[in-house]
Amino acid sequence: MASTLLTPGSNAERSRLYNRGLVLGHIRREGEAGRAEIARASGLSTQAVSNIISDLLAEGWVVEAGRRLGQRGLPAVTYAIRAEAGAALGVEIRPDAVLAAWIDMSGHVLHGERIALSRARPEDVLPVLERLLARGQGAGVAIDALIGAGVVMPGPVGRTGLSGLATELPGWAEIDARAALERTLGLPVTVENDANTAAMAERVMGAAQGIDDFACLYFGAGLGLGLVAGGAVFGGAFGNAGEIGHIPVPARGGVQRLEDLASRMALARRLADAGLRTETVEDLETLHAACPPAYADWLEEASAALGHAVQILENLLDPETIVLTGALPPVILADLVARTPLPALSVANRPDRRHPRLIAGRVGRRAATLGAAALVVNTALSPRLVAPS
Amino acid sequence: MASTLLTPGSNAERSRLYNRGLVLGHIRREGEAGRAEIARASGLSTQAVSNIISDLLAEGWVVEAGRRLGQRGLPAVTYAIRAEAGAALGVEIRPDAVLAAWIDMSGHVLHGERIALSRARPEDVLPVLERLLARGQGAGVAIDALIGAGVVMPGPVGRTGLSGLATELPGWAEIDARAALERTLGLPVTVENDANTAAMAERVMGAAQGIDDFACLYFGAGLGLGLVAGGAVFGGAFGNAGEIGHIPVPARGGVQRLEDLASRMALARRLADAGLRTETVEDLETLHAACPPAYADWLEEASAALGHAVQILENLLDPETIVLTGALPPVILADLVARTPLPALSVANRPDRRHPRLIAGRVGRRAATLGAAALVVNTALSPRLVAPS
DNA sequence: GTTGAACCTTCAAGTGAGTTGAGTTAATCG
DNA sequence: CGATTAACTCAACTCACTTGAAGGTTCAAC
Repeated sequence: MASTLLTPGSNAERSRLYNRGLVLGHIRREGEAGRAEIARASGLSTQAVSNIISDLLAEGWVVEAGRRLGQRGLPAVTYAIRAEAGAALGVEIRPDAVLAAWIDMSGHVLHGERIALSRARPEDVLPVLERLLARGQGAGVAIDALIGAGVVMPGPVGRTGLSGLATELPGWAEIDARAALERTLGLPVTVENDANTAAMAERVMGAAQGIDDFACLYFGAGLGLGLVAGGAVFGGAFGNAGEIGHIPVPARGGVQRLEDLASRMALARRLADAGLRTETVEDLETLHAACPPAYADWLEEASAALGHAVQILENLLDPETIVLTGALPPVILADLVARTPLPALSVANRPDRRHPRLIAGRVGRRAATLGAAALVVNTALSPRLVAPS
Repeated sequence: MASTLLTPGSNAERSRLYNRGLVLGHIRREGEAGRAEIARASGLSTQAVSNIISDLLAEGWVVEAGRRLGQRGLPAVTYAIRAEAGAALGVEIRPDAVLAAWIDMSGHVLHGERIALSRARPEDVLPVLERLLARGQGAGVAIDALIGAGVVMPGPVGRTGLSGLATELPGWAEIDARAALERTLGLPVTVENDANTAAMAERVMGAAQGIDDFACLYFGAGLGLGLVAGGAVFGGAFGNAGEIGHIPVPARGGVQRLEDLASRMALARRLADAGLRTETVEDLETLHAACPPAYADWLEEASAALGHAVQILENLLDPETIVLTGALPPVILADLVARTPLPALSVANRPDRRHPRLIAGRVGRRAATLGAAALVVNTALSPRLVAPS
């Protein structure tokens, strides 16, 4: 479907774009790199890389970072991504609020905003976005530095822009969300689900830096799965991959949905059953320190369920690592990582691993919003032959 | 890892190669196509496509197929893949035998061979492959028409050629299998596992023709998963994706490995427990017609387990369809497809599907061997920017 | 039946990007 | 200090795609 609509044919111009992405991607991966080194890694001639670098320098995408001494021969001048070369906007649209974050090309957070909503219909949200843009500008984010925006919305979004699919936000299923957002923001927009953007956040500025193939379990309302393959988001055939919350796992002699066991809602329900009221993430954190029996039971049950999920993910996808991230306090994520049993029966159980099989995310609670921005940065600094759809 | 070793940089030569693949891929997908049509689909200029086609014609890769009348204007000359343009060899190395199949570029089977082995160490197998090549030639497959070979081996093969990993075939873990096979066969070799090649067989000449994103459940000794994403095999980070047999599924109040429920061995064991001896696939087929209680029980249990697998695959990967294939009689595959409950709680449960959610494969028992050859054809007729590793 | 619009295809000139090979500069090693 | 090694640059070259004009062929409208 997608391939017939795009124009994947290669010509000089697209080759150039692709090679630019290759150069930028290499520099980002390595932190800094010299021309000759990039040429060797990419298979391009040094001359070609040299030309590209001088363009990137002139356009302000990279800066001289230093010289590589210690070897024989003329010391290589190394280059690094210029953090201020551009900025990306991440927007998360929830039923009750719009969150926004601005980051620079190196993944540093420039600014954050939150505007409460009473309704989240398109006609309510779009004007709010304009206000957000203005606020960002007020906080010092140059509007012409913005190279794009990532938008997180709940519900199956689909890559096709087809309307008619059920969405949890009212009114959005009937319109072409991406086009409307692009018009309002005046920026190229990518729409993704929370788990996928969270994965990108971990890749660009969190625990999965430099990892090209991994899976990300995201604690939002339920439990989502973000898949990164070859350094890019993997969306499946229709862009709806990653609904891991729905899969059946064995529990207490029966079968339950994974997200009925391992999710913030599951925890909150467990605690409520025990008469413990938790409203905010802070409540969950405070209670974790005390660790009443209901909490301990949930940790037990959730980590057992996560163990099943890990076994499934590893055997199906063979990722380099699995990251636990999302709207749970870091202590709890770390606790879950520690408790989750790593199945012996797994292709991931090999001696020569570069990363632990399961790790805790590092971007914190705003993973989805930050990831929406990270998605844009990741795309800008990666080679791609076809335009994003 | 892989990306730093390959040379993904784009230049005129690689652009050409990529665009050739694009043209060939379009023609294969459509059956036949005209120059202008391909130009529109690929975003290339008609002139560029014209040049590529005339090269392909001169080299014998495509032939004139007809003219598209009925529209206004000069009728387009259409071209089709020339089946005899090349041939691919598929080899399956088992502990007790080597199977081989030759196919042409349109996926027609040219010839098949089977040579029994007493041992399957490299020094036993490699000479047998030379004999196979000779036999193929004797049966009319021109040796210089061969464009490559795909090889299926049991056990985690890994894409890296790293030795030291456990293999089910003795002696193969210690050597660089691909290099040894390339030396012996004198052909570019791709090594894959059975489930992935079976998926390719279904894509090139079976039930998944024209489908770019799907999953394939393969009944071999156990149960394997072949993943096709964007028209190519998806191997995961380390090339070992697809070990679905190991995942836990709920069954009879407990947890069991999927392949202890849904696999040929599971069926054979069930029947053996009931005093029914089954040695060959034919036995299984005969017995299916009679359908004794043990058989019915297994069908029940296996399809329930497959239902779980379907739910997991759909929610995790959102494929266009799932194909059931492998070394079970077609009747049984069809029966399993019919019995397997399709979970309502799935992102795949959408109204606008182009394909059924679960379908039976069509390449039959030799799926893995044929798929090894199909892998080569698929690669030759698809655009790719980086060389296969 | 004639005219014209629509469409495919080719020719020839032009452009952009990567490659090649020689030459320059600057560290390190002996 | 000179030889060696390595990064980098200059200029000429090549390759593949694009552009624009021209030539053909079919269908449809008048």
